[in-house]
Amino acid sequence: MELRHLRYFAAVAETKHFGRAAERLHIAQPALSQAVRQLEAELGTRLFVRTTRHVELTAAGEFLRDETARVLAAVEASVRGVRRIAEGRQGLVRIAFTGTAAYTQLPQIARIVKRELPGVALEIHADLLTHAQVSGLTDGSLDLGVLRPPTTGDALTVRTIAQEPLVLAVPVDHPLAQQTDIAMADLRAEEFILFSGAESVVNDAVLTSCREAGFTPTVAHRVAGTAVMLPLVAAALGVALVPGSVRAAQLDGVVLRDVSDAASLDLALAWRTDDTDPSVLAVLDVLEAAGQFTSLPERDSTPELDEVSR
Amino acid sequence: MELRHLRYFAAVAETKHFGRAAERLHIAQPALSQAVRQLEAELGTRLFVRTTRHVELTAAGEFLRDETARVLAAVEASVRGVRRIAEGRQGLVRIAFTGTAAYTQLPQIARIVKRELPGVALEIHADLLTHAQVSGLTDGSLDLGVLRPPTTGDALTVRTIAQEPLVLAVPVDHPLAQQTDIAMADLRAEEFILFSGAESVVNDAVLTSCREAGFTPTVAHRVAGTAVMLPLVAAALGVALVPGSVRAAQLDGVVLRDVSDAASLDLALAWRTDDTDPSVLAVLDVLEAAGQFTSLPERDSTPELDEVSR
DNA sequence: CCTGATTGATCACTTCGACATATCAATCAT
DNA sequence: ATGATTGATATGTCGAAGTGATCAATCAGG
Repeated sequence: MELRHLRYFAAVAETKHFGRAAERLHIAQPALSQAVRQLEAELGTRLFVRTTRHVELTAAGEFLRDETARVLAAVEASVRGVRRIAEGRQGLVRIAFTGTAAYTQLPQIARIVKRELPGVALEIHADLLTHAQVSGLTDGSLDLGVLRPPTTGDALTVRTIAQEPLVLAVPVDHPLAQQTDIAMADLRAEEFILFSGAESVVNDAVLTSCREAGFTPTVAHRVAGTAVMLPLVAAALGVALVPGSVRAAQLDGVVLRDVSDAASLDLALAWRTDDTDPSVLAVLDVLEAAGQFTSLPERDSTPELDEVSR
Repeated sequence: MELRHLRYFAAVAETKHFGRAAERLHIAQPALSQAVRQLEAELGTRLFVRTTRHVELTAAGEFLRDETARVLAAVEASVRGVRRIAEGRQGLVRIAFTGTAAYTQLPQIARIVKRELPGVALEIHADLLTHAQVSGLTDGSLDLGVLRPPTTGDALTVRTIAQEPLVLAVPVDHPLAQQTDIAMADLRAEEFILFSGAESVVNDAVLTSCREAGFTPTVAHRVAGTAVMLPLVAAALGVALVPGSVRAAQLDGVVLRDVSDAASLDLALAWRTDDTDPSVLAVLDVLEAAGQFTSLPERDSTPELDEVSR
């Protein structure tokens, strides 16, 4: 038995007329009669009572008509589902964010994906350091990463999506909280709160900025992430240079000030260069279309059909 | 797309090995590769990631694997359902009973059908007179009828399934309630309760019995059915001759007595001779196998009955 | 690094069956 | 009666499903 038999049967069952059913199926009437007879032979029972003037369903035929409608609908739904997945309009994308990017990039990206690809679910891993994201992308446990370049290797494609200057976080009652036109040199005497961990790109930028301003910062504390860092600043245990995106998550007792000659940090989106997951590609497409990748070079959209059939 | 494609795909999805899958499908491996590629082309996406050493499902493939399992299972279930119906093991049979047959024949028949054909539902029409059953059978609103012959025409097949003598129903305080060896002649002076309606086979038998005993019964009342008749007897409004099967439904205040020379009534099963409904045929089969039709193949061995009825 | 084994893809060929055309047989309306 | 309608039947054709042989790649093991 083939779907052909079911489709033909369904047409006859609905029209109760071999000629018209054949017409609708774009085949000749004898072919239809033959196919129905095959189906009846395989099932071992008549499905129609035919007189030359009238076609009627048997009890078995009525049962099969309902079942066939269900089966054919299920097949069509399956095809649609596969197509949806193939076009990337449905699926799961696992995306990670570095600490502060969660405040600014995550809402933007999530909103765009939700609007353009409502069938794509995002599995969000917040507050993952760059090196953790790189290993996650490499071993396949992540699909996208919002991280801080540079990263090594060409297995991953990395595109800058934002630049943010380092800004100064000081307690409200700190003298610098009132000062305008702050420069790095003004921070020479401050005690700094830095990120712990050797591989922090933010730390590197902070230390570089200080060195270029001609001093080495005094370290008061080392903390694991921004979420811990700002409360310490609020407690007046020191000052900190943090990515500008923390402005999106203000904290009482902390004032953020621009620093004229502080370094800037890149925020980039990274993915496996050879990733073929349609929903990942679709997410990249809609993000690009939404102008998230100002500096992103042209990418081909979804794979072509002949590429598949090759 | 055909079921062939889905079956082939399912085999590859399960084995993750084109060679093994082809073997299981009893086809050569190139044919399988070709069919899967057709399916992929129609769906517009890859379903498998093939390396020469390993086969893996894509996201779309995993989705389709589940859908395919459902579809193929549904198809198989449909085939089984059709076969069940075709064998008569599932369906609806509309069966009617004359008044008193409902007491004795209905439980027997219902029990046998329930045991042998649990998938066949009986739609029971109780207390239908013979002529109503004949018209119901003829116009297709009934499938089987338990009725009292004779019936006319050869569109219906009629087979006797029981014989029951007329028995006398008298009030408990009636003199005949104590008497043994009652004969028809003893009823000459009684007032009778008869069935109303000209076409009552029971009435015909009662009147015939009376005539043969040499009297015409005095009619006290005419009622529509046994359910009304016996209460009237209990109320001492008269006596009645009723089919013996009413013994199965005793009523307080009514005594049933044998009458030595009263006529006997046939109870028969009737159905459309050209009925092809499998569940009806199956019910007939199990009833015959259960010995319900003991007296019917003897039609030839009792030719005198035919001559009498002629 | 070879080398043989394994595995899926490709190619050329065959065969079977799905379908078309022509026709027939039965039924119905007039 | 007669023409129209409708499904079944007869016969031929072409496409595609399948086969066998072969190729290309990957991997294990010395």
